[in-house]
Amino acid sequence: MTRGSGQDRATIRDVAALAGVSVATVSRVLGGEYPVATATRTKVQRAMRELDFVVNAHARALAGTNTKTVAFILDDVTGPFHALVARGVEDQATIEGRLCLLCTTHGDPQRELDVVELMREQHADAVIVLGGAYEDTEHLERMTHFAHALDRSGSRLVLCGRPPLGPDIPATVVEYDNEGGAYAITSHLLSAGHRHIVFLGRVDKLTTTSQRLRGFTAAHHAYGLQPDPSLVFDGAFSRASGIDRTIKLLAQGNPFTAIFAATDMVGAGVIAALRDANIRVPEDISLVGYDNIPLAEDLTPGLTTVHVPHEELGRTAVRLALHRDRETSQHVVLGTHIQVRKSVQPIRTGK
Amino acid sequence: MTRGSGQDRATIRDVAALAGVSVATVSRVLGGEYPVATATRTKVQRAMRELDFVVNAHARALAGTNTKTVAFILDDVTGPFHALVARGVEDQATIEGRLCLLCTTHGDPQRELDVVELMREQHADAVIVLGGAYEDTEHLERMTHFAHALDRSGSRLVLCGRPPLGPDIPATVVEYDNEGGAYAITSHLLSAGHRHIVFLGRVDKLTTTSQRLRGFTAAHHAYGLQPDPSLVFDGAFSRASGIDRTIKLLAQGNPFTAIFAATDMVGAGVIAALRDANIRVPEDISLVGYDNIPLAEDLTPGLTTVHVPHEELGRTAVRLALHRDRETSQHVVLGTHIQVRKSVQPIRTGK
DNA sequence: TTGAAAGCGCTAACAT
DNA sequence: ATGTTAGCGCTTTCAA
Repeated sequence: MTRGSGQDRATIRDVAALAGVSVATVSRVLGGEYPVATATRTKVQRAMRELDFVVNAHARALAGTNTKTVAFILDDVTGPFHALVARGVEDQATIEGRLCLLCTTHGDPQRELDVVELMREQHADAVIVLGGAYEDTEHLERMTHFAHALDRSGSRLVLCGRPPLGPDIPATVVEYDNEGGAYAITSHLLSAGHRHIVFLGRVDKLTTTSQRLRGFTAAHHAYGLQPDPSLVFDGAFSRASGIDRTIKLLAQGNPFTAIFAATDMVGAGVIAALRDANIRVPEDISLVGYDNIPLAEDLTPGLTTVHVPHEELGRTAVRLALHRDRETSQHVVLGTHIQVRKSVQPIRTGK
Repeated sequence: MTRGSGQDRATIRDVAALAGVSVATVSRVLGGEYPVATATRTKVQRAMRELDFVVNAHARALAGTNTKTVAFILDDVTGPFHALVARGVEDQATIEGRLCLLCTTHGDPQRELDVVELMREQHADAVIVLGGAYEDTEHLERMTHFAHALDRSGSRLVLCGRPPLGPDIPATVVEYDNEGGAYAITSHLLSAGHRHIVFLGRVDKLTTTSQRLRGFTAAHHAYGLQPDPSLVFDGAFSRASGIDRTIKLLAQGNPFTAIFAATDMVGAGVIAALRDANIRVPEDISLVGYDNIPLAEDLTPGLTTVHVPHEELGRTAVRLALHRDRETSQHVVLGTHIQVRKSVQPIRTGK
């Protein structure tokens, strides 16, 4: 026996031979749609079991039309936000009888494009891209190209958590009310009397931040206020960045009473850095996050944040994409809402 | 134009025609291994670009031998432990030029079996199963069957974070020193003077707990002690379970000074429940966890726990499986070590 | 209800 | 260096 090179897979032909029927018949019992005499079906199934037969998904995909797979592209499985959406995608895909192809970009726009291209080869029934989009014309153009290419080949591009590419682009879009959530939680801070609020975000070309910053700004306007530009900090969406920016913020010395961390992960870093600096939350400084990942509950104090319907985002993405015929809309915006915990305290006069 | 049914994919034949060469030549430039005249290659590549050609991975898999995919089966992407290992798998798979097929079992042993079977259809180069195994004879037998079946068809079963199936079973095994970690951290507690230590685990047929419990017990023995059976609690590996068991534990009234939470997630629940009960960690009760997930650092107090090399576990799994020829061993055990934080305090006499 | 046969898009001999 | 051709394992007309 030549080592490792065992080509032992039973094929449909082996099954047909053993069962004494034609390959077409075997294919029919495999498909299950076409009528086959009960006796024949039994014979075939016994033969399949006997040979430990397993269909070849590739042969099937090649001969048939769809592949029963859904491709999913995200930054990093390790990010709680993405993991939660991934669970929604995976669960719904399972319900729909699909397997999940998973690919990671580590936040690299170029890799995102490469990966979509890679997924095209796989002929997945849908290609779901998760997370904020890069506000870059070329990137957008290339995505648009993919949307058309996928559409032409019977697949579907799904934008999950990012805005549509344009009015006539064949793509499914599942967003959440990102700006609305930011507006709401900023108002929450404002109504508690806070007037000097720090925004710790990622002031780069990412739709996620743009929208959150827009909500932040709009809420200020609603109160007849302007956000203080010296209080808007750039940084990554990570705990480490939260720590780092907080240290810088403290060193800068500008007065503030509350911090809006653009994500809960950033918020976790802020809490850690504040604790190191012996600053109490919420007694000295109020803090809010965004995303409502499970960690928010375990922080001390519990983090007041914006809840995003993660799993529903994922589930909706695959459901919409897979049922383009019977779904009325291919663009939905899911709601967000504040989750109040313990990290915010009203400003007290005379403190 | 018939809606949605556009069959527009350019094939290798279209490219060949446009470039004025044979399909074999196109296939060769696609593969990149075989010598092709530079001029020809250029012509072909231009044609490919012009037609927006993308290879069909299924046709390729059918005609060629390997599929350039790795299958990965885990409980739940949302669990930090699993997510971290998943990142290792995904990263290494990318390095090795493989795509990842992802499937979730939600802790259901039957589904695990079903999913492996499903992955067989995909002809992945490796099928990686993550997490503790169910100590059930039939389950083991069926896994063994899969190991052989995958091996016969040129694929490979990889057990990641679970013990080998047996001496002559063709499977790759990547474990971590589970018992050793439990032994070490229990000793840590013991050496701090704790003599009544609660074990909050999952006393069911899962290798992960068995091993941790074994290390817990062995450490006691090393101190000439016996673990108190009334202090060993059963429960799930979740935050909720940690809360629940802690409440029961407190109600039971048996004295104890420390808690060994079988996972950090359980530990997070313990901390929450203890805080609700106005019991301080570590002043009143010491606590340790297991896994060293990122959350451990964000808990208050920081959780002393056992570090598991998550990502390396994942990376090693795909590396070993993909290079069975050049890898010397197909069974490795990665080390674990204690990560000390703030949740343990020595027993003080006279307190 | 079943069978025969023509591909699906590609790779890999085997020729040239 | 390039072309011809025979499959890979399956689905799906078209006949019977």
